[in-house]
This record gives sequence, structure tokens and C-alpha cells, in this order.
Amino acid sequence: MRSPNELTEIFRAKGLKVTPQRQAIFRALHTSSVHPTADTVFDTVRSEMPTISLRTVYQTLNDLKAMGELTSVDLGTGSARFDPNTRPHHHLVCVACGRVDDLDAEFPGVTIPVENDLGFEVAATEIVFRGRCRDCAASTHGDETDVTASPANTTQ
Amino acid sequence: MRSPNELTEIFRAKGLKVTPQRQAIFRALHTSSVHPTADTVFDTVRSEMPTISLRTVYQTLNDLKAMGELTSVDLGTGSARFDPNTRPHHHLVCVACGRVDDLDAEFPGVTIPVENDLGFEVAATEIVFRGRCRDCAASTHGDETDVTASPANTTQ
DNA sequence: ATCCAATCAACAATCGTTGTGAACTAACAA
DNA sequence: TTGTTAGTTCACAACGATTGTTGATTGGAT
Repeated sequence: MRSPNELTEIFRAKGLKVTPQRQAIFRALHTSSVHPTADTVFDTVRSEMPTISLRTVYQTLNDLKAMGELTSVDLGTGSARFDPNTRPHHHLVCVACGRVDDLDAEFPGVTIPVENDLGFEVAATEIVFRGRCRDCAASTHGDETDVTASPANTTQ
Repeated sequence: MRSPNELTEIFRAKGLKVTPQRQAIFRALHTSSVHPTADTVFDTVRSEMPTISLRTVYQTLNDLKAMGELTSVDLGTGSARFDPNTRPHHHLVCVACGRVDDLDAEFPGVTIPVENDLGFEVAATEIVFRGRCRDCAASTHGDETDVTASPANTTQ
């Protein structure tokens, strides 16, 4: 997570220009608490800069990703979410509202059991908790939709 | 995992007709060890039934999913993978060849730490190990591509 | 054998994302 | 300031994965 006033140096250091579009996109990313999709960023930025194009949003997001200033995650929600948190962490995905929260925690015990070892070289371990966020859990008592826990990202 | 000869009863029990297409798709799913994409199933079935359409494959796959005979997982590889294993399990995803393997193991320690509790009601926990499968690990020594472990499904 | 609902498959649409190329502008020098 | 230029923006179209539509076909209970 970077403070908005660092952005000038971040871009300059890579030889990239500091355009109003990039500033707005950067700001939109760092003020959003949820992990926005490209389209969400687009909508946010467009409210203050109506002429910006979705293409520019994608391009800038990818530039920032290439610079290591953000990561993108695909949680099976249909579109990629962009995350300014570049440290290793896991995710909480609300199946009701689509909200994605970070979980900064370590799970040292999570390794492939020897009896299941297939010679797989693990580079990264990702844990996703699916369920209902506090708000959705509170507001949906009685009219449960289908939450029957399927083990992996069930595609919609 | 079901044996192919169960399929007649499975379909009949749901009032669905046992068509040659469905038989072929069912067979393709249960003989493949990797988790095939719809397109992979399509190619497999087409080799013995050249007239089948991709649309029918998607339709049947979704029917089987609705019947609880398979699950679909989105591991950020660009397309959904279909998995006849309907019991809770986790996945090993090869970043080099895209292969997906099941991991039938329990991780009882994987719960949201109390200090991170946001009132989230967990319905399912999914763990994805990303790295290189045995074959790719063996064949890529020396010409490493970018495996820099980002914590969550890095979108391509 | 007949009939009706179920099924098939060609076609086009959708959604998220990216390629292209021409117009534009931030950054730096004069 | 102004000019130059490399780096940017953006309208348009393309792309891959998936789904909707629909007319024609067909399974199978009667």
C-alpha cells in the first residue's frame, strides 16, 4: 500500500509519465477498501474524469502490476480484482455480494502431505475462504440462497 | 467419481434422456485424469463423434453440474475446469503446463484467526498450490520462466 | 407407430480483456 | 514560453470463453 504522493516518484523512476489519468486510477485503487475490478475502477475514475476510457484503465492497471505496485487476483467471480496489497496474503470472498477482503495471516501447516506428494514444486499457496461477510450474513437470515460449500471456486 | 455404467441410471433418475452425446461426454470426463476444460472435453468427444457441437458440451457439463455429478473450478487459468471429484478437496496447479491435480487432504488448522475475524461466516475453504508439476519441474531446469510466487491467482 | 417434450447444433450475442493505430500530451531542452 | 519527441490516451475492433435463441430433430412413454 502506497501513499498517493509517492506515485510521482514511482512512475518517474520507471520512466513513465505522470498523467492525470494515472493519478486518478492510482487514487481510486488506494482509497477503495474492497478489491476493485477494472470496471469498478473505471466507474470511480469516470466520475471525476468522464472522458477516460476503459482501455486506459486496463493499461494502467497492467503497468502498475508489471511494476510490482499491485497484484491481480482471479477469485472466480467473473473478472479480475486488483489488489494494492503486494505482500503474501489470503482472501475472504463473500458469495453474496462479491466483496473480497484480505487476510494477512500465515498458515505454516499448509503443505502438501508426503503421502500425496507427486513431485510438485510449490511456488505459492493460496487460501480462499468463501462464505458471507458480516453484512450479508446479517441481512440474509431466513432467505438463504445456495451456499452449499463446494470445495473450489464454483464457477457461476 | 462414478463408473461409466452408472450413467444410464444417473440420467434416468433425473428424467433426462441417455443420448450418445451425453454418454461420450460422461466417458470423456471420467477417463481423463487431469481436469479438462470444456474445450478439451469437446476435442476428446469430437474424435469419436465429429458432429457434436461445443454448445452441447457446455450444456451437458452444466446439466451434470446441476445434478451434482461434477464440480467446476476456476483456477485463474483462463477457462473453467470440470472435476468429477465431488468430495471436498484442494488443487495443485502447474503454472507451466496448466495441469490441475486433486489433493485429497484435510487441513483442520486452516481457519480465520480470531484477530482477523470480521464476522465472516465461512462456508468453504479452498487451497490452491501453484508451482510446477513433476514433469515440468524436470524439463525446465535452467530456463526458468517467471514463477515469482505471488500469493493469489495471478491473472495472466 | 405416434406424439410431445426433450434435445441438438448453427448462429449470434455477451462479457472481460487486449491489439491497433492515430491523435494527443508530459517532460525536458533551448 | 515554445518546440520536440517519446511516451500516452482512446475509439474501434478483435479475441476467447461462455451462454441465449431457435428451428429442426429425436427419444421413449403411451
